[in-house]
Amino acid sequence: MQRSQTAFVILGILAIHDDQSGYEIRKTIQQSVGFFWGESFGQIYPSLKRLAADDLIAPSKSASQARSRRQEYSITPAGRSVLQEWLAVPYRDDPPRDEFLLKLFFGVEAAPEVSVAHIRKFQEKNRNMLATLLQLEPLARAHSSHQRGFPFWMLTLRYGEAHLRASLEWSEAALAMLTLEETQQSPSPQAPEPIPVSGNS
Amino acid sequence: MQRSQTAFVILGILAIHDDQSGYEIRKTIQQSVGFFWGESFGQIYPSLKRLAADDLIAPSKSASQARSRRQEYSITPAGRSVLQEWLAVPYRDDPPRDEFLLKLFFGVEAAPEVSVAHIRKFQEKNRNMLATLLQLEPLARAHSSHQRGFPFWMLTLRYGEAHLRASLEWSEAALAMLTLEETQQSPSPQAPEPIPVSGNS
DNA sequence: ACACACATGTAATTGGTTACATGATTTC
DNA sequence: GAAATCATGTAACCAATTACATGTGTGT
Repeated sequence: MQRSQTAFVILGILAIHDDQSGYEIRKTIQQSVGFFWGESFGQIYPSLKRLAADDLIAPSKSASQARSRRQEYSITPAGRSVLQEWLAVPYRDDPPRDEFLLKLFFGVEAAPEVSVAHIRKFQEKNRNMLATLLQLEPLARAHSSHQRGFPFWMLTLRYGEAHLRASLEWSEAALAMLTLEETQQSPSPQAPEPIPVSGNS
Repeated sequence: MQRSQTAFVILGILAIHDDQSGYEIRKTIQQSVGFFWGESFGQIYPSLKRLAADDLIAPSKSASQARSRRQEYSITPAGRSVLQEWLAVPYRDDPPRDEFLLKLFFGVEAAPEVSVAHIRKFQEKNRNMLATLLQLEPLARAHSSHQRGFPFWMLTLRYGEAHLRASLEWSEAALAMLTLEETQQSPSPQAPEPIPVSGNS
């Protein structure tokens, strides 16, 4: 019974807040776990059908009674227990693939501006994300600090913040290093260590 | 001419060091970009064939002359320019999917030990990776500080270090929070803020 | 009337993993 | 001669994205 990860996200989202349509579920995903998880419609709608067929979710407020043709779903007891089973299983960390780091690693093969441009894009992306996250935090607190899941949501939020900050600090240093190297074409007479190392015995 | 990312990793690796077989290329990938990139044989060998057919790499030291049936390849001028083109294109960041954070986000749906166990696994994984990285650094320095790509390699290394450290610090705080909550079933009279927030106006 | 957001779905493609199959070379 | 590692490859499968197709409700 190999279920796709999409199925579990849907179950999780419906466990937090029942009676959502596919469209709404996607929006909720974007607004809650958006910065570390994404789902497309092409994945959500078929998953909803499958989950409903397996009785892990059930259609509520059908299209006939509600406005338009939207179909809302809620999680069933069976769905909840499947979600809990999945939660208890150790997470699998798939081998990461970071194209940014890959291009940077091969940076010497390109003109220096290329890598600088990549890092600047990276830096800006991270700045924006951090800004969004910091804005989001007080809102989340005001809006849902009373909900049972709140401490866990904050945990993921802090995780994001910590990594965003780490990325930004690293970006500064990286840019400083690359732009410095650009200027000094020939190394000065006494520069034994090109990059300072911490924790070097 | 939609080429898979695998093709570019191979080109990049061969650009750094020529005359490697598929088997060796994979090992090199693991040892150099391993902590942010992975490739499987099922992907490498077909890619090698395609790249050779497109004259971006060329077979060298064929099986007949060298020992066994291994086939080494080296990058062609055309291959190098394709690599450079790719490097100049802005990296695409695919929406991240982090199962660890996802399970943590839904943590309230499971027993408290479940999330604690996830974080501990995460913590240990990051500790090990940091240890490996810190060991690797002086070796890399001694072995290849003279190579042109070295500064870029160090950049990715530092990136890894920064994020690993951020993860470990976060883990400590997260575990402290969760294990504390486990103990104090009912909140003490004056505990207005469940989690301390930085940058809170 | 028009545009925009809401809303659901399918088909084609792809990038990639996993498992399987096979055999050579080295080392003990 | 057994085991481990080196070495190459293929077939089956799958999760997921993208693009496409279609239609409704709301606001201006």
